[in-house]
Amino acid sequence: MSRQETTVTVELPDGSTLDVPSGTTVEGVAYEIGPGLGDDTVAGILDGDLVAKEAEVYDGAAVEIVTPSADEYLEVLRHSAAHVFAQALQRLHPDAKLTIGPWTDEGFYYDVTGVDLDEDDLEAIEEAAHEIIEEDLPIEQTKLDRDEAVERYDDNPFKREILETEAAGSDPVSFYEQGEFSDLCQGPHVDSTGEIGGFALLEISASYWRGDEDNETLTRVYGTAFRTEEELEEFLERRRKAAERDHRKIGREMDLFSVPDHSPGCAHYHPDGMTMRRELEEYIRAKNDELGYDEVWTPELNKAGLWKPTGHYDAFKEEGEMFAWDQDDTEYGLKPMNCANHAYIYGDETRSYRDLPVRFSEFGTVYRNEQSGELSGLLRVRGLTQDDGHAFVRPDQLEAEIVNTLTVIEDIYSQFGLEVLYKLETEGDNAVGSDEIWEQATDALRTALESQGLDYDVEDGEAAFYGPKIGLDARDAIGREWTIGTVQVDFNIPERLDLTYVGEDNEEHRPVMIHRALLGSFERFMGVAVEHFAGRFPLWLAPEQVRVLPLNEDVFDYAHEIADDLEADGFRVSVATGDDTLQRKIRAGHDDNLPYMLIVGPDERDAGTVSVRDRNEDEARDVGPDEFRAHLRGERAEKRLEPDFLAE
RNA sequence: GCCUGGGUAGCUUAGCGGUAAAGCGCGUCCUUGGUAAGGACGAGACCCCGGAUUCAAAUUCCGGCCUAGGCUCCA
Repeated sequence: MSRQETTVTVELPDGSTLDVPSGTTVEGVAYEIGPGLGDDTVAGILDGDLVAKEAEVYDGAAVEIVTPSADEYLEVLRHSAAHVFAQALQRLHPDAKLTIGPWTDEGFYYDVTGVDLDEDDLEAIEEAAHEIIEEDLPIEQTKLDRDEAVERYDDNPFKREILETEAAGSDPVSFYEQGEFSDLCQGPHVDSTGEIGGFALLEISASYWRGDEDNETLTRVYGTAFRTEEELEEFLERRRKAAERDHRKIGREMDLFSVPDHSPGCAHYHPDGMTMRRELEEYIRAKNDELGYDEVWTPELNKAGLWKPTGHYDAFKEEGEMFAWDQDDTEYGLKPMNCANHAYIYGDETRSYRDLPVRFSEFGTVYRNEQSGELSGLLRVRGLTQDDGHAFVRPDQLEAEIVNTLTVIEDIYSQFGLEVLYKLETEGDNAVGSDEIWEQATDALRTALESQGLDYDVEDGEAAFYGPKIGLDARDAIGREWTIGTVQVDFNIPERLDLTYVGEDNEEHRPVMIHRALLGSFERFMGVAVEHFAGRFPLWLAPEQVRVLPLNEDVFDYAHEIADDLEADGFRVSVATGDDTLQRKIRAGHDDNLPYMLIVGPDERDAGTVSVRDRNEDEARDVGPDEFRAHLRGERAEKRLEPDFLAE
């Protein structure tokens, strides 16, 4: 066959096809389409994979050309930025060994070793990187014979490993060069270091080679890059804003909770935080009532034997995640989950098919020995209280029960203005029970999701050990996604604990167990809510809802009258009787994120009004206390997200 | 759990071998105010906990605890 003569046919994004000689590169295809496009080509996408512009297309490939205006361009740019970082690093620290340096959603990182770096070093490296960008060095792909490449990385076992794994099939192997710097790399890259408009190093931390904790520890430097300096500034500004709403910072400032040294991973709720938690509890309790749950309470301290038949003991204890100890020759433990206790209550009497579904709810406090490095404010804790619930249903009731739960979840999340992301998590390595049972349970969840027309992602192997689950995620202010609620179908525990009900046929049957949590845990939900609202809570949740600001001592009595009146209606109100100017009191009220302030002076007292101010509006409005109170009742009852009296 | 930072007044931070600082907050007094910081004075610190070095340690070294960011885990 004559290679020169062969043509290959590729498909373009608009659906048309193009015939090009075999051996044509992505860039070549771009030039075929048009010289302008050819000049602009940065990289290509072949059947969905980002490749260098030098990559050869093949017959039948779907080809996309990546130009500076494409989304993928940013990924390419950041990949090049990683190289610029590496080059800068090696200029300052010639002994540094490179390992891998990919782009990420937010920028890039490069894992390095052979050099001691701390945050202070980043500044100098960043400066060197800016010089490299200034130098506008052309970035070029070069090919090196395999033997030569191996030799070049004589003293770098990491790169050699890459040569033997990722790059095992290629000879020669692909390098990219810019100035004096060269790195083993598949590409793609931008044409020149000068294309990087905005470059910043963000953080320094640690990682393991190949992400395996048994491997060598590497130093990871995070950075980011953008087309322009302005885009970088916007990004950095967004980051600063996100840090401003960190729930740990706001939690301290607003005196909501603390996680003190004496109880790592266990939150202490201060009065205002507990006020919020109580509001959440009452809200969920009402939802549970609507759904037909009966509230129970079960102890945190049990004999460890309780969790052996359910499989929890194996799943938690052996991982060191269960707090358990010997007491008088018997092993006791703190409960890691509530299911075993609820299953016990179910099994404590004979159940008829007429009784099902039997539903138990509990604000159940559980303890898990999470790794110390994992603890983080309220979002990852060792002691948590779940708004837990278990429904024991007949198989024919299963789907309807799941759908009911999903519906109420949608209501609840929208009440907070949170978007729900559904994840179907399937059987993992630690699963107990037969594949058939798992399939049946997974199908039930899938059917329920689809019957409601909900979009969901499938996460294989992420389920709990006893059954598949729907994870209900919310995204927080700094882009982290947290699993909050969950719905899980479990055929295993009923089997293992021999739970039964008496059917119409007078025979014993096996119920199915649904585990579900709506908010997940009060701890995590509080954390997410604080960040979501940035401390500016809706009226119903706000620890202090209204503050009356008297202009001077002459109107203290009137101020207290107004406050007492609202308090009689169950509102949380205070009076600012401190010796501060009005401006000062207003300033303090804003700092405290108060939904409403009522300013009263002699004028208001004489007119029998209050001057209403909220945390959003600059304009105040004088109004009779009754009218304001009536509005407040409505805002609270409907759980509206923002104070809207002045918006009316 | 691992790696690298960090732990100083209620909070945020400065100080980094020689008697412990500032801003905010708190208290008292002056000021009696009109819609986002009036003024003065004052109280408040076993400088995370042990140990070591030193005439002398908040400061240097070792160990521990906690914490931040990652990594690894993860209902």
